[in-house]
Amino acid sequence: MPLEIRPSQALRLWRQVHLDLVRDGQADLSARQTAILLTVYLELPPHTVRGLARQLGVTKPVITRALDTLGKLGLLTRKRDEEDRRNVVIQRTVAGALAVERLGDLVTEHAKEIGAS
Amino acid sequence: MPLEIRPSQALRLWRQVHLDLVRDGQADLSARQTAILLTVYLELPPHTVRGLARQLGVTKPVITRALDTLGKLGLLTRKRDEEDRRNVVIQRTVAGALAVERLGDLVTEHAKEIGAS
DNA sequence: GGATAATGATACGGGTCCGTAACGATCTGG
DNA sequence: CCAGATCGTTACGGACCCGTATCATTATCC
Repeated sequence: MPLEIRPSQALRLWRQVHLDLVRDGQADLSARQTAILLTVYLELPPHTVRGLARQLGVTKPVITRALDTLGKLGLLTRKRDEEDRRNVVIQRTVAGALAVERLGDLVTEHAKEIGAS
Repeated sequence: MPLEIRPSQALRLWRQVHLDLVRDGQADLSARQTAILLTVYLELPPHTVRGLARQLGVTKPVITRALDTLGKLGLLTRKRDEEDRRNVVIQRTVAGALAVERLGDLVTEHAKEIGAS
């Protein structure tokens, strides 16, 4: 069954979740950083800089910088690929998994509240 | 009727929409900027710097700077309040309304695709 | 009218990020 | 084994944003 949601409900949901993210003092992630984080945690490994750049349609330095920040926040890690030492593999962390899980719960909770608008 | 969505579906939806936002070359808004934009467009006017700061739980300079950027992007405007000239009223723009509408449609479309996971 | 309060903007030093270009390290193929 | 391709990172000048503190402007209230 497809997920039914009207644009007006979608916008209210989008606002409520973003409000919560801001108010909870979470890191103020940009859309790019969020896309990278969720791709790493939802899609099958391995994840590389080049692969992420291709998926997001941005240049490699953009990914490198985003990984710097997300790494500093503890949301993911980098590791050299020993098979092909040119590659860097992006790995998940416990803190990152918790943050992603929290986001999923947040969206689900607010979706419940939205109900009939 | 409450809106039913599982955390795993919510996360996939969140990722898909963010991927689209990044790929479409939209402005790379932060969570704060998104929260401000949606608040202005979904909640009843008037909107002031102080009011937004209170709602988001951040300081006034944060709002001022976000309004600078969102204004530069043409997504909203500021106008001095003639009733009480200390206040600045944040106003909607055509471009901003279109961007918000687009976001609503984007979420709705991806929600349809999510369906049974 | 003058002290007080309230509003939004600004200054500051420091961090992040941009796009473009170049870089070192590593693998690959003739 | 060495030229070329590929990988991720770094350098650059410029822009944005941070939090804290302070600012000028305007309103309020005795």
